[in-house]
Amino acid sequence: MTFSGHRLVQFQKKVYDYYSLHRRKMPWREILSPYSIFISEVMLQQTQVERVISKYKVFLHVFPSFKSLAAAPLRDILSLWSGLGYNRRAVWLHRSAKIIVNKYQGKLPADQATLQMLPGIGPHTAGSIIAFAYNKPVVFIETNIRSALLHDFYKNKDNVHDKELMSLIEITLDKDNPRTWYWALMDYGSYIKKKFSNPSRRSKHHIQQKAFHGSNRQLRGRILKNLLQKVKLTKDDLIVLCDVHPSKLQNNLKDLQREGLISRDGDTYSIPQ
DNA sequence: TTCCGGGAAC
DNA sequence: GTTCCCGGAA
Repeated sequence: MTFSGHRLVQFQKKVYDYYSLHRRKMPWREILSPYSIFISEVMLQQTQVERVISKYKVFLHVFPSFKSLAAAPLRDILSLWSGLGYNRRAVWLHRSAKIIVNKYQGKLPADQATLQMLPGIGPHTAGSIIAFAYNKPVVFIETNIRSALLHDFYKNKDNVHDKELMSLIEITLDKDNPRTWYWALMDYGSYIKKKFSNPSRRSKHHIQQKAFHGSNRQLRGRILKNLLQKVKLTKDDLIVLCDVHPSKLQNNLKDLQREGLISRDGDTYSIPQ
């Protein structure tokens, strides 16, 4: 699909007009250090802004640098992560901090391809970090951007592929002010999602979440929560505390261990380091 | 009580 | 293609 230059310019104006009146204030828009941007973008993966804000503030206060984060016990990081969900991200974040300290002298690399080699950093997050921390005109997509473009350029289309949207992002990007442009575009997209039925449902990549109740995700969260409270627990303790069948618990303990979220010592489990 | 939303790794 | 969380809304 192609669009006229006029249409693209109109869209830019619309987005900037919206932003000048309704820009959202967020703590990670106040401190623009590579570290603080990095933390915020990882927290914002699969997690809504409202839920991230308070966690972000505490996290940055306790761990103000890659160095302090790299040196921290995983237990402390997971404690602050509690409530954000997808705890694997905290493990990957810890590993990334160690790599940045040991391999890059504590200085976050400023190019997208290198960032993507870090655990837990994929193309979207790498792009957003480069745009917001370094104000470089990279092309990236995330849910608010997707919603904005689907609403304005693909009104009655279903199954729109990100590839198509990426080229639109590239030609609408304000290359002189990428950071401000992406802030504006994301604020506009967030508004569109609230005002209309989420346009991202018409994305080819939209997926419907399976039930949480009774899921492994729920059980994993319970296991971690209990281990964070009690230092260490046996499998029998966990069967009672998590109210779960032994075989299901066993499978999840094995997975959590493989992913580095818990460790086993004889018949007791704990948070590593 | 169920539904909903959001990136990366495997 | 499938698996990771959590809490607010419906």
